[in-house]
Amino acid sequence: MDEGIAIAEVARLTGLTAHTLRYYERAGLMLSPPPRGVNGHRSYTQRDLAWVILLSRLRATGMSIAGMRRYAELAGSGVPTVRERLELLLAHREQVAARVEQLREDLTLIDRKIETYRKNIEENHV
Amino acid sequence: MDEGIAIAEVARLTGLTAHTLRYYERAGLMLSPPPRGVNGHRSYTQRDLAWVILLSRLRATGMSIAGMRRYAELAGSGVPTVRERLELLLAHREQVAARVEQLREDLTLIDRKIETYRKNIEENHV
DNA sequence: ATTTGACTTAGAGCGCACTCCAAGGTCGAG
DNA sequence: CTCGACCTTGGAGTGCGCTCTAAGTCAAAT
Repeated sequence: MDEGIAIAEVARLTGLTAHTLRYYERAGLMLSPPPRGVNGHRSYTQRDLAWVILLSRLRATGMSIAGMRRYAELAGSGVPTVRERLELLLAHREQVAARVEQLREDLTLIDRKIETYRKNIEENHV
Repeated sequence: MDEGIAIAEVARLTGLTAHTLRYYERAGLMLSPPPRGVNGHRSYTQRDLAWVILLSRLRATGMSIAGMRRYAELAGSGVPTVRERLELLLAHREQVAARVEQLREDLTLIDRKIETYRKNIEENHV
């Protein structure tokens, strides 16, 4: 049942490209390199897939490659680093929350601008 | 009363650097190049400042330099382009809104991860 | 038997948005 | 009169995160 997931499938499931997946691996973002099939092809486990999905979400929220590498190194060192990982995620969480807040503010500014354009057009149509 | 704003002051007020302000100007993002003082120094008007602030918000929400240039070109062409500008801003607004939504989802995922770490730590302390 | 297509590698290249450099001009304070 | 602060320019350099190339392997399909 579980004979590993091909790189193209992982790409499809995560929205990353196969190129990017290899790059992440080289960059030290995997907990361990995915196992290889007989032909030398990567054969991702479910755990690998879950990890890559998490990586993709951290990346999407603006964590740098270096930040993810740090996180991966901690996660690869097992239980003793749980507290550090927690702190890393908490710090990141705050950054993301701040960014969301900033974007919401900027959004209302854009909406005001849109509103003035709407009024402007209306006037010119009277 | 109004003798123009120095580039360093505009930088301070917008959070951009003087380097970036010159770069934006070269990149064609200004409605018109800011006037120069007797010594050849840029002397931004209030209108320039307001425009740069808007640029900084568009940039902060992910609009590319090319997108801002397009917007600046339209805005520099006066009234006839109001509708196009409106459409450009509406499209951008949707992108930003979508990104906020995505970030909020990712945030809850991060929060779940944080929660599992918290539980994990608690267990190891019993 | 050959062709197709997915995969492998090391390493080069790219696009974006800055960011800085070198060399020089202008100004007011000490 | 010199110093230091601030500005000017064209152009080069940087950092990030991919993104792609070239050359090769292998398995299945025609």
